[in-house]
Amino acid sequence: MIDDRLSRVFSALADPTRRDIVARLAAGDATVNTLAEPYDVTLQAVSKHLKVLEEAGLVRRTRDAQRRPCHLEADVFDLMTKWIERYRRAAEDRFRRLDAVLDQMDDSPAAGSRTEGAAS
Amino acid sequence: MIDDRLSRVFSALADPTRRDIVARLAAGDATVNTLAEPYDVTLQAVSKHLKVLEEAGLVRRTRDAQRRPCHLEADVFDLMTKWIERYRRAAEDRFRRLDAVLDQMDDSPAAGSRTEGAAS
DNA sequence: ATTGTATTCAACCAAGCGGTTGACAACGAT
DNA sequence: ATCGTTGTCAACCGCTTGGTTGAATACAAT
Repeated sequence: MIDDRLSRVFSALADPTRRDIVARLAAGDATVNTLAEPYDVTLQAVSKHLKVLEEAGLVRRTRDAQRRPCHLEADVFDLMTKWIERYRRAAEDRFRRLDAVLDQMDDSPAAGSRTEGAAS
Repeated sequence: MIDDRLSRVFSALADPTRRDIVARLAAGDATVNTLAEPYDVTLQAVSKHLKVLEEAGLVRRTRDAQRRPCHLEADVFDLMTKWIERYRRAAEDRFRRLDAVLDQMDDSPAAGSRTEGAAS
Protein backbone atom coordinates (compact mmCIF):
# COMPACT_ATOMS: atom_id res chain seq x y z
CA MET A 1 0.00 0.00 0.00
CA ILE A 2 1.76 3.08 -1.30
CA ASP A 3 0.91 6.15 0.70
CA ASP A 4 3.26 8.88 -0.38
CA ARG A 5 2.41 11.18 -3.22
CA LEU A 6 5.60 10.77 -5.22
CA SER A 7 5.31 7.00 -5.27
CA ARG A 8 1.76 7.20 -6.51
CA VAL A 9 2.65 9.58 -9.33
CA PHE A 10 5.65 7.60 -10.52
CA SER A 11 3.70 4.39 -10.22
CA ALA A 12 0.80 5.84 -12.20
CA LEU A 13 3.09 6.94 -15.03
CA ALA A 14 4.91 3.60 -15.13
CA ASP A 15 2.08 2.21 -17.26
CA PRO A 16 2.22 2.97 -21.02
CA THR A 17 -1.56 3.12 -21.37
CA ARG A 18 -1.81 5.60 -18.53
CA ARG A 19 0.97 7.73 -20.00
CA ASP A 20 -0.91 7.71 -23.28
CA ILE A 21 -4.06 8.80 -21.50
CA VAL A 22 -2.15 11.66 -19.90
CA ALA A 23 -0.74 12.60 -23.30
CA ARG A 24 -4.21 12.73 -24.80
CA LEU A 25 -5.64 14.64 -21.87
CA ALA A 26 -2.90 17.21 -22.32
CA ALA A 27 -4.56 17.99 -25.65
CA GLY A 28 -7.98 18.39 -24.10
CA ASP A 29 -10.47 17.04 -21.59
CA ALA A 30 -12.23 13.83 -22.55
CA THR A 31 -14.79 11.34 -21.30
CA VAL A 32 -14.03 7.79 -20.26
CA ASN A 33 -15.61 6.35 -23.40
CA THR A 34 -13.64 8.63 -25.69
CA LEU A 35 -10.44 7.77 -23.87
CA ALA A 36 -11.13 4.05 -23.92
CA GLU A 37 -11.92 3.86 -27.62
CA PRO A 38 -8.40 3.49 -29.11
CA TYR A 39 -7.29 0.75 -26.71
CA ASP A 40 -8.33 -2.84 -27.08
CA VAL A 41 -9.13 -3.29 -23.42
CA THR A 42 -12.52 -3.05 -21.76
CA LEU A 43 -14.05 0.19 -20.59
CA GLN A 44 -13.68 -0.99 -17.01
CA ALA A 45 -9.95 -1.35 -17.39
CA VAL A 46 -9.67 2.23 -18.61
CA SER A 47 -11.94 3.35 -15.79
CA LYS A 48 -9.49 1.74 -13.38
CA HIS A 49 -6.56 3.46 -15.05
CA LEU A 50 -8.31 6.79 -14.62
CA LYS A 51 -8.93 6.03 -10.99
CA VAL A 52 -5.22 5.42 -10.51
CA LEU A 53 -4.39 8.67 -12.31
CA GLU A 54 -6.94 10.49 -10.18
CA GLU A 55 -5.56 9.11 -6.93
CA ALA A 56 -2.11 10.16 -8.07
CA GLY A 57 -3.44 13.69 -8.46
CA LEU A 58 -2.78 13.71 -12.19
CA VAL A 59 -6.41 13.78 -13.25
CA ARG A 60 -9.52 15.45 -11.90
CA ARG A 61 -12.97 14.21 -12.77
CA THR A 62 -15.94 16.54 -12.85
CA ARG A 63 -19.53 15.70 -13.61
CA ASP A 64 -21.65 16.49 -16.66
CA ALA A 65 -24.90 14.55 -16.47
CA GLN A 66 -23.97 10.86 -16.73
CA ARG A 67 -20.72 11.77 -18.39
CA ARG A 68 -17.55 12.12 -16.35
CA PRO A 69 -15.10 14.42 -18.15
CA CYS A 70 -11.45 13.97 -17.20
CA HIS A 71 -9.17 16.93 -16.80
CA LEU A 72 -5.40 16.84 -16.59
CA GLU A 73 -3.99 18.35 -13.40
CA ALA A 74 -0.56 19.75 -14.22
CA ASP A 75 0.46 20.75 -10.70
CA VAL A 76 1.72 17.37 -9.62
CA PHE A 77 4.21 17.32 -12.48
CA ASP A 78 6.20 19.91 -10.57
CA LEU A 79 6.61 17.50 -7.70
CA MET A 80 8.31 14.99 -9.96
CA THR A 81 10.38 17.55 -11.81
CA LYS A 82 11.69 18.94 -8.54
CA TRP A 83 12.67 15.53 -7.25
CA ILE A 84 14.33 14.55 -10.53
CA GLU A 85 16.15 17.81 -11.01
CA ARG A 86 17.44 17.80 -7.47
CA TYR A 87 19.27 14.52 -7.82
CA ARG A 88 20.20 14.91 -11.44
CA ARG A 89 21.95 18.14 -10.57
CA ALA A 90 23.66 16.56 -7.56
CA ALA A 91 24.90 13.70 -9.72
CA GLU A 92 26.17 16.05 -12.41
CA ASP A 93 27.90 18.31 -9.91
CA ARG A 94 29.61 15.33 -8.39
CA PHE A 95 30.60 14.18 -11.88
CA ARG A 96 32.18 17.53 -12.67
CA ARG A 97 34.01 17.51 -9.35
CA LEU A 98 35.36 14.05 -10.16
CA ASP A 99 36.57 15.31 -13.50
CA ALA A 100 38.46 18.06 -11.73
CA VAL A 101 40.01 15.54 -9.38
CA LEU A 102 41.08 13.33 -12.26
CA ASP A 103 42.58 16.34 -14.04
CA GLN A 104 44.92 17.24 -11.19
CA MET A 105 45.75 13.61 -10.59
CA ASP A 106 48.57 13.06 -13.12
CA ASP A 107 51.40 11.92 -10.85
CA SER A 108 49.59 10.07 -8.05
CA PRO A 109 48.95 6.44 -9.15
CA ALA A 110 45.68 4.57 -8.83
CA ALA A 111 45.06 4.24 -5.10
CA GLY A 112 42.20 1.73 -5.50
CA SER A 113 39.18 2.50 -3.39
CA ARG A 114 37.66 5.87 -4.10
CA THR A 115 34.33 4.06 -4.22
CA GLU A 116 33.48 4.37 -0.56
CA GLY A 117 31.91 7.03 1.56
CA ALA A 118 29.86 10.08 0.69
CA ALA A 119 31.24 12.58 -1.76
CA SER A 120 32.35 15.76 0.01
CA MET B 1 6.58 -7.47 -19.00
CA ILE B 2 7.57 -3.86 -19.39
CA ASP B 3 9.87 -3.30 -22.32
CA ASP B 4 10.01 0.41 -22.93
CA ARG B 5 12.59 2.57 -21.25
CA LEU B 6 10.26 5.19 -19.82
CA SER B 7 8.08 2.59 -18.13
CA ARG B 8 11.08 0.98 -16.51
CA VAL B 9 12.40 4.28 -15.17
CA PHE B 10 9.07 5.44 -13.76
CA SER B 11 8.46 2.00 -12.34
CA ALA B 12 11.88 1.92 -10.71
CA LEU B 13 11.32 5.28 -9.05
CA ALA B 14 7.86 4.34 -7.84
CA ASP B 15 9.44 2.57 -4.88
CA PRO B 16 10.44 4.74 -1.88
CA THR B 17 13.43 2.59 -0.99
CA ARG B 18 14.74 2.81 -4.54
CA ARG B 19 14.24 6.57 -4.60
CA ASP B 20 16.17 6.78 -1.37
CA ILE B 21 18.97 4.72 -2.89
CA VAL B 22 19.08 7.08 -5.85
CA ALA B 23 19.17 10.04 -3.49
CA ARG B 24 22.11 8.58 -1.63
CA LEU B 25 23.92 7.63 -4.81
CA ALA B 26 23.57 11.20 -5.99
CA ALA B 27 25.89 12.10 -3.10
CA GLY B 28 28.47 9.52 -4.11
CA ASP B 29 29.07 5.98 -5.30
CA ALA B 30 28.51 3.22 -2.78
CA THR B 31 28.65 -0.53 -2.39
CA VAL B 32 25.66 -2.79 -1.88
CA ASN B 33 26.49 -3.35 1.77
CA THR B 34 26.81 0.35 2.48
CA LEU B 35 23.54 1.03 0.71
CA ALA B 36 21.71 -1.78 2.47
CA GLU B 37 22.80 -0.80 5.96
CA PRO B 38 20.14 1.82 6.85
CA TYR B 39 17.16 -0.28 5.71
CA ASP B 40 15.72 -3.08 7.75
CA VAL B 41 15.42 -5.46 4.84
CA THR B 42 17.88 -8.15 3.84
CA LEU B 43 20.91 -7.52 1.70
CA GLN B 44 19.36 -9.60 -1.04
CA ALA B 45 16.34 -7.33 -1.20
CA VAL B 46 18.58 -4.31 -1.70
CA SER B 47 20.54 -6.21 -4.30
CA LYS B 48 17.30 -6.76 -6.17
CA HIS B 49 16.42 -3.09 -5.92
CA LEU B 50 19.77 -2.23 -7.43
CA LYS B 51 19.17 -4.66 -10.24
CA VAL B 52 15.90 -2.91 -11.01
CA LEU B 53 17.63 0.48 -10.95
CA GLU B 54 20.35 -0.89 -13.20
CA GLU B 55 17.89 -2.30 -15.73
CA ALA B 56 16.15 1.06 -15.74
CA GLY B 57 19.44 2.67 -16.68
CA LEU B 58 19.59 4.70 -13.49
CA VAL B 59 22.55 2.88 -11.98
CA ARG B 60 25.72 1.40 -13.39
CA ARG B 61 27.70 -1.21 -11.49
CA THR B 62 31.42 -1.59 -11.93
CA ARG B 63 33.72 -4.08 -10.27
CA ASP B 64 36.33 -3.59 -7.57
CA ALA B 65 37.51 -6.98 -6.34
CA GLN B 66 34.51 -8.65 -4.73
CA ARG B 67 32.90 -5.28 -4.17
CA ARG B 68 30.39 -3.96 -6.66
CA PRO B 69 30.30 -0.16 -6.46
CA CYS B 70 27.10 1.49 -7.71
CA HIS B 71 27.21 4.67 -9.72
CA LEU B 72 24.26 6.92 -10.50
CA GLU B 73 23.65 7.41 -14.22
CA ALA B 74 22.10 10.86 -14.68
CA ASP B 75 21.36 10.64 -18.40
CA VAL B 76 18.08 8.81 -18.10
CA PHE B 77 16.67 11.59 -15.96
CA ASP B 78 16.48 13.72 -19.07
CA LEU B 79 14.17 11.19 -20.67
CA MET B 80 11.67 11.65 -17.85
CA THR B 81 12.03 15.40 -17.65
CA LYS B 82 11.41 15.71 -21.39
CA TRP B 83 8.28 13.60 -21.23
CA ILE B 84 6.93 15.42 -18.21
CA GLU B 85 7.73 18.89 -19.49
CA ARG B 86 6.16 18.16 -22.85
CA TYR B 87 2.77 17.37 -21.45
CA ARG B 88 2.91 19.80 -18.58
CA ARG B 89 3.51 22.57 -21.07
CA ALA B 90 0.77 21.30 -23.34
CA ALA B 91 -1.67 21.26 -20.46
CA GLU B 92 -0.69 24.75 -19.37
CA ASP B 93 -0.91 26.13 -22.89
CA ARG B 94 -4.33 24.62 -23.27
CA PHE B 95 -5.30 26.13 -19.95
CA ARG B 96 -4.19 29.58 -21.07
CA ARG B 97 -5.96 29.15 -24.40
CA LEU B 98 -9.13 28.18 -22.57
CA ASP B 99 -8.86 31.33 -20.52
CA ALA B 100 -8.59 33.34 -23.71
CA VAL B 101 -11.58 31.55 -25.19
CA LEU B 102 -13.62 32.23 -22.10
CA ASP B 103 -12.62 35.86 -22.29
CA GLN B 104 -13.87 36.38 -25.86
CA MET B 105 -16.88 34.14 -25.35
CA ASP B 106 -19.55 36.61 -24.36
CA ASP B 107 -21.94 36.09 -27.27
CA SER B 108 -21.12 32.70 -28.87
CA PRO B 109 -22.93 29.82 -27.04
CA ALA B 110 -21.40 26.48 -25.95
CA ALA B 111 -20.62 24.44 -29.08
CA GLY B 112 -20.04 21.15 -27.23
CA SER B 113 -17.19 18.86 -28.27
CA ARG B 114 -13.75 20.37 -27.93
CA THR B 115 -12.70 17.17 -26.17
CA GLU B 116 -11.35 15.28 -29.21
CA GLY B 117 -8.00 15.08 -30.93
CA ALA B 118 -4.76 13.11 -30.60
CA ALA B 119 -1.69 14.48 -28.85
CA SER B 120 0.07 15.03 -32.19
C1' DA C 1 43.92 -25.09 1.04
C1' DT C 2 40.85 -22.69 4.24
C1' DT C 3 38.43 -18.84 6.01
C1' DG C 4 36.09 -14.56 5.63
C1' DT C 5 33.84 -10.92 3.05
C1' DA C 6 30.79 -9.15 -0.53
C1' DT C 7 27.36 -10.25 -3.53
C1' DT C 8 24.32 -12.87 -6.32
C1' DC C 9 21.23 -16.88 -7.55
C1' DA C 10 17.23 -19.91 -6.73
C1' DA C 11 13.09 -21.15 -4.76
C1' DC C 12 9.40 -19.74 -2.46
C1' DC C 13 5.43 -16.73 -0.45
C1' DA C 14 2.03 -12.98 0.20
C1' DA C 15 0.33 -8.99 -1.75
C1' DG C 16 -0.59 -5.99 -5.58
C1' DC C 17 -1.76 -5.08 -10.40
C1' DG C 18 -3.87 -5.20 -14.91
C1' DG C 19 -7.11 -7.56 -17.01
C1' DT C 20 -11.67 -9.88 -17.43
C1' DT C 21 -17.01 -10.63 -16.82
C1' DG C 22 -21.35 -9.53 -14.73
C1' DA C 23 -24.24 -6.68 -12.04
C1' DC C 24 -25.50 -2.15 -10.67
C1' DA C 25 -26.12 3.08 -10.42
C1' DA C 26 -27.00 7.61 -12.50
C1' DC C 27 -28.95 10.16 -15.79
C1' DG C 28 -31.22 11.81 -20.48
C1' DA C 29 -34.48 10.59 -23.80
C1' DT C 30 -38.84 8.77 -25.11
C1' DA D 1 -42.34 4.14 -16.51
C1' DT D 2 -39.01 2.25 -19.60
C1' DC D 3 -34.88 2.25 -22.32
C1' DG D 4 -30.29 3.39 -23.86
C1' DT D 5 -26.04 5.55 -22.53
C1' DT D 6 -22.19 6.32 -19.44
C1' DG D 7 -19.69 4.82 -16.02
C1' DT D 8 -18.55 2.33 -11.59
C1' DC D 9 -18.44 -1.65 -8.27
C1' DA D 10 -17.40 -6.48 -7.07
C1' DA D 11 -15.43 -10.75 -7.63
C1' DC D 12 -12.24 -13.29 -9.82
C1' DC D 13 -7.70 -14.77 -12.49
C1' DG D 14 -2.84 -14.92 -13.87
C1' DC D 15 1.44 -12.52 -13.54
C1' DT D 16 4.58 -9.46 -11.42
C1' DT D 17 6.79 -7.69 -7.36
C1' DG D 18 9.03 -7.09 -2.95
C1' DG D 19 10.20 -9.72 0.53
C1' DT D 20 12.18 -13.91 2.75
C1' DT D 21 15.77 -17.99 3.52
C1' DG D 22 19.43 -20.89 2.00
C1' DA D 23 22.96 -22.06 -1.15
C1' DA D 24 26.45 -20.63 -4.32
C1' DT D 25 29.91 -17.57 -6.47
C1' DA D 26 33.99 -14.42 -6.57
C1' DC D 27 37.68 -12.72 -4.51
C1' DA D 28 41.26 -11.33 -0.50
C1' DA D 29 43.60 -12.75 3.23
C1' DT D 30 45.90 -16.24 5.86
